[in-house]
Amino acid sequence: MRSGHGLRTTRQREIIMDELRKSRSHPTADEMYEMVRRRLPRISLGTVYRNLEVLSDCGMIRKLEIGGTQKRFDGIAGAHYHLLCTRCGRIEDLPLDAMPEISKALGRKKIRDFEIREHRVAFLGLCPKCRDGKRRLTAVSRGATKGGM
Amino acid sequence: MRSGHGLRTTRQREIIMDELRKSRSHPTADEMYEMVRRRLPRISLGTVYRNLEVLSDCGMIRKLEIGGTQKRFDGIAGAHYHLLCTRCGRIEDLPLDAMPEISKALGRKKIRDFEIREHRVAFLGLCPKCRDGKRRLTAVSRGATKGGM
DNA sequence: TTTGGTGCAAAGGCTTTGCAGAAAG
DNA sequence: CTTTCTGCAAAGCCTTTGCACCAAA
Repeated sequence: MRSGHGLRTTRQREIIMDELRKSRSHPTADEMYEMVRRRLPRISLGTVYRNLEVLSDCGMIRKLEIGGTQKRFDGIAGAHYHLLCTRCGRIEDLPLDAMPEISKALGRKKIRDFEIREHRVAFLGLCPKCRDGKRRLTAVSRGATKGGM
Repeated sequence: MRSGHGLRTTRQREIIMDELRKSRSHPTADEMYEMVRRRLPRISLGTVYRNLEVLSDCGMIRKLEIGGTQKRFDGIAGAHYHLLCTRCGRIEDLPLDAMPEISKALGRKKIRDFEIREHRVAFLGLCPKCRDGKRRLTAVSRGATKGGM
């Protein structure tokens, strides 16, 4: 693990990072708990929450507040945008270079005297499956369309 | 109030809409409760929550999940972007036409086979006050920098 | 009169925390 | 040995809900 954060390398932390990096689905804390528990049956939910918090505080993962009640986590390396299905709640990543003209246009340093450090973009719509009417309702979808930013 | 929604015009609803429209600060549900209570002392917090929910469901207001634990509400008419101070939690609106080249670039109909209905943009940084070191910590700031999308 | 809304209080869901013991450095 | 982390369980915070009464249409 990275040094200079005062963070120790624990088995719990390593596995949480590893599972999050492997995941393509931006899991919630309790989804993380289930994933990690398969490899570390005695881990507690509190430990999962604490680690997700610490890791996002030091920038090693990202905490998302897009679409829904629960927070989601993203094991990303660099900046990217999100693509969210408002019906099933699925979230996909969009690398910045998928749309260079946009990240360029948005990369301004100052707006209304605010010093801009970061910008975020999300696209909302229907994924192919949901568009074709194959409604795939999961736990994820509760409130999926209800949030904004 | 608008017809066709099955919504009745109640004094509570009217005042909630009115206070939210007047507000420039994207209040939380309990901030709304305090505001409305000055005009309608017997209103209950539950009623405020129920109305904010219903009104955002039918598109008359917008529910925000930017920056922090609590949801915030926006009495806006049309689409716009947000400008968030990561230090004090202040949120400002940015009309789309403040940056036409951006909304144009982002207005694509299809990405990765998703049918795009909407896009959202937020800029994060420091507002003038916070940049100048006049740290203005409010209840709002708890977790202000911790969320993403 | 009918149906949706309100106030109140209790219940719920997700997240955070206090504590004592375990583990990393 | 010291400091951080963990598991467990309790507490916390924000939000939702059941119910009986009230009010809009």
